Amino acid sequence: MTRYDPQAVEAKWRDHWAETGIYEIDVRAVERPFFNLMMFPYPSAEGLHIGNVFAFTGVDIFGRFTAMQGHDVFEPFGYDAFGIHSENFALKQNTHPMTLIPSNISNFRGQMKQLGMRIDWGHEVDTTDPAYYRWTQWLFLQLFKQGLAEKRSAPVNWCPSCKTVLADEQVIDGRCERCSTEITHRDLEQWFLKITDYTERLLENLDSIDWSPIVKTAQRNWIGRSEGLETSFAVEGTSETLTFFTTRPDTIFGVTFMVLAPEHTLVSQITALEQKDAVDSYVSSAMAKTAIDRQQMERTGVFTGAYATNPLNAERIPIWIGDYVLSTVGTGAIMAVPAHDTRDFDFARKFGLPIKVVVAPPDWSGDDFEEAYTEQGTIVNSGEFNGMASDEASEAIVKKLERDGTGEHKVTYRLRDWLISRQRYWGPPIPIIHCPDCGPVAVPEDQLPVELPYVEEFRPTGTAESPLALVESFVNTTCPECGKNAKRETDVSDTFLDSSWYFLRYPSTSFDDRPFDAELTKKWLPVSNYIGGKEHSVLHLLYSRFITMALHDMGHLPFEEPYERFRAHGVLILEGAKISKSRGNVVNPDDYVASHGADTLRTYLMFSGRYDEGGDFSDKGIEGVYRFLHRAWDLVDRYRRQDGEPELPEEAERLRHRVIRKVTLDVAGLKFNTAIAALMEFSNELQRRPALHATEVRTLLLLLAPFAPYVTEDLWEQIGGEYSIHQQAWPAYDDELAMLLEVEVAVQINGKTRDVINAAAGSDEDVVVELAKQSERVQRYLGERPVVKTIFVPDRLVNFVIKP
RNA sequence: GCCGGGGUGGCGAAAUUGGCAUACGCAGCGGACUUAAAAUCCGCCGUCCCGCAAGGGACUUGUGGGUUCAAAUCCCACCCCCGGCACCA
Repeated sequence: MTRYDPQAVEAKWRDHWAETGIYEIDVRAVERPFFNLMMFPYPSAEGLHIGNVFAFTGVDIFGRFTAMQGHDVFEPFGYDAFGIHSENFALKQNTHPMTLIPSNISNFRGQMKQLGMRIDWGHEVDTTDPAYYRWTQWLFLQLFKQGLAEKRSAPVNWCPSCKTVLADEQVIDGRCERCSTEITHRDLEQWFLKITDYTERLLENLDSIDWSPIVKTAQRNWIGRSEGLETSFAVEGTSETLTFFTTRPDTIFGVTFMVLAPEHTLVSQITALEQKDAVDSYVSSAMAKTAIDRQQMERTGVFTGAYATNPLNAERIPIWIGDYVLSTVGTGAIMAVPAHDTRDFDFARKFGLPIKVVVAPPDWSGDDFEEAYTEQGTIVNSGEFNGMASDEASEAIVKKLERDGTGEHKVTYRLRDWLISRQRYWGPPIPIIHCPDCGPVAVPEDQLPVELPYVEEFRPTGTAESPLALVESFVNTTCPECGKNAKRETDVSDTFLDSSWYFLRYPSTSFDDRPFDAELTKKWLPVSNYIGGKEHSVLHLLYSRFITMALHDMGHLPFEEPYERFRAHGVLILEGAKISKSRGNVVNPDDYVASHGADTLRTYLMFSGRYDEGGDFSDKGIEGVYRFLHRAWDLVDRYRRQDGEPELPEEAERLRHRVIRKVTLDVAGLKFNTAIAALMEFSNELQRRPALHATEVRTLLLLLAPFAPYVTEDLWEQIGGEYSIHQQAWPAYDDELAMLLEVEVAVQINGKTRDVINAAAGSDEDVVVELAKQSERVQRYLGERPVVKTIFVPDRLVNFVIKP
């Protein structure tokens, strides 16, 4: 009798797999390419955490399953190692990122190998490698040349702690995503990528791509399409007009004032002399507030002394300033309809402005409102539009203004351009040279990469300039166009630019003269299967779609959506809290690999809950899975020592087909927990047998192989299987054989189960009813009472309905 | 506030999408093996009631109502948890 020793088994096969290269594929030669992608991680100093292992294991199981089904599965791995996260950690540790990152990477690589991932290590990607970021810079230049990258002054999110600007997506509830410091605003020159040129396509394609609905919904929300009217009111006594957008054109007769954002460009021009001081001081205090302060629901504002005219009813409309109107939304100005908008209602109440009802609620008595009525209704107090329904009136009002040439139907979006410049050290330098005569000029492509110099003092300066600005040898250069002295751009680009194209690089890592080879790209992309966390719904997943579309339009890619299929996995939490280094609640997977083995950890993580839901991690049940693998070992051990081989009875063969079907369908649908449960049941059943048939043992090992790759490889060898189990065909099943011959049928009286009888599968109603009526228990309940109705569900139940 | 996802034994969770609720596993209890323990194996294990027992009965999927022969599943109202969006005009 031998004993299962995970450490010995795993060490043995880890080496053997590496020697025989069974997970490496010839990206050129193979015939049934399947690109199985996992989200590359940021290689932190602490190593992989349990959440990473959970995520990657699911991808790996799916990859192994797909490979056994005959596909040439390419499963690469890489490191998203640039960015604020790495840099902040390096600062904290007082280590230079250039020394920290390589050791983190080798740690991650070692862990992934331990975990038994079928990674093709011949195609690693490291975003901090000049051989990689050279092409990130190339990508930036292509966008620049298309007019999709531009530097402009804009109010930006500023994190006073990280001392850098942040993209909108990196601001969570007015705080920095990384350090939770309250965000302030600054007006700075920044590089933007014009993702808004692609808004409509990013939104439209969502209808046709095979992605988890939850991610599609998040992207739709983020893009935030809204339809309405854009029009303008003339400012009295000037030649200026105030343009605004509204989704409720039907309420335009209810406008009783207008409100401008404090940053609105016309504020100083229209403010009346006597209000100037009040306006100035309001504006400067509003600008000084943090984002969170400005989100206070307390209504503040000040009258400008100016008036506009509502052209529809010639009413005189006072113009106010208030910080509840955001400069970045719409035009930064609104028509205020206090009767039908809660924000305007509060403002009007506070400053004693009139409230005029123009949309009557269904049972309106004509009284003043106690709160804003924001639903649709019947139009009143609106001249020729009275009596119409809201939607009808909206349409009519837009049409009228369009006829007059003073307004138009418009679609606006919440999505704004992607701010990619960072005033930090740890990123790829933006490859631009600023020439006093020629303006911003692209670094010629043959001079890429613009290498990130080693800088001892890489701490952020806080001056709105990157630490690179202090490195004279880096900054000073000559203009590639006119040869005059010029200065390099010193900002680096956002990490999300690095990750927006890494999947394109994987098949082509051997090329140093192009980012991705056309032929290989055609063969391997778009990505066949991408599995990752939902937390990237609106960041990475939206950016990489945009970059793919842009590259497609420039003729570099034959497709415009990067991922054929995307599935979101759940997030593991720990004792109700998100797992994070800052919380110190990191569970180290290495401990479990050491105590139980990678096979047990993998199988346990997949068994203990739904892959798409994640949940609270606890190791409470890990012993059960450990025992299960031991049982599988002992089962094979017993099989090897048994004398001869029994016949395989039909019932056993049918069971085998049922299990294959169950596991096949479950793994294909990423329902790993129920697949493992089915395998446990199967092995429990086999354990009851006096002797085992080779087919049964082989089936169990093959089905278990994606979950527990090491132990199944070893057992496969023990039973004389051809190396490697991971290169064998996935067992086939036959639907006919997978059917049960005999089924249990519930017999109910008035919907309550009173007995369960056995019947041949597929029996007709009269046969089953006859059997059911023979049951003593059933007869006891039926007695003399007549059956009013009989419900028959084939192979499931009979229900006799009787009068109570 | 809006949009998603969820609430099932002591615990992690299943349930072919309206058809035997609690599969699989953990923990617990009892037993076998052992000098003993570990490991392993076998049995029990939703709650309450009747019964010494075999057994029988009632109830049970966050709460309350409804539809149906039949509801964890569908509908209405409400409570709680998680995620996303949010002064978005």
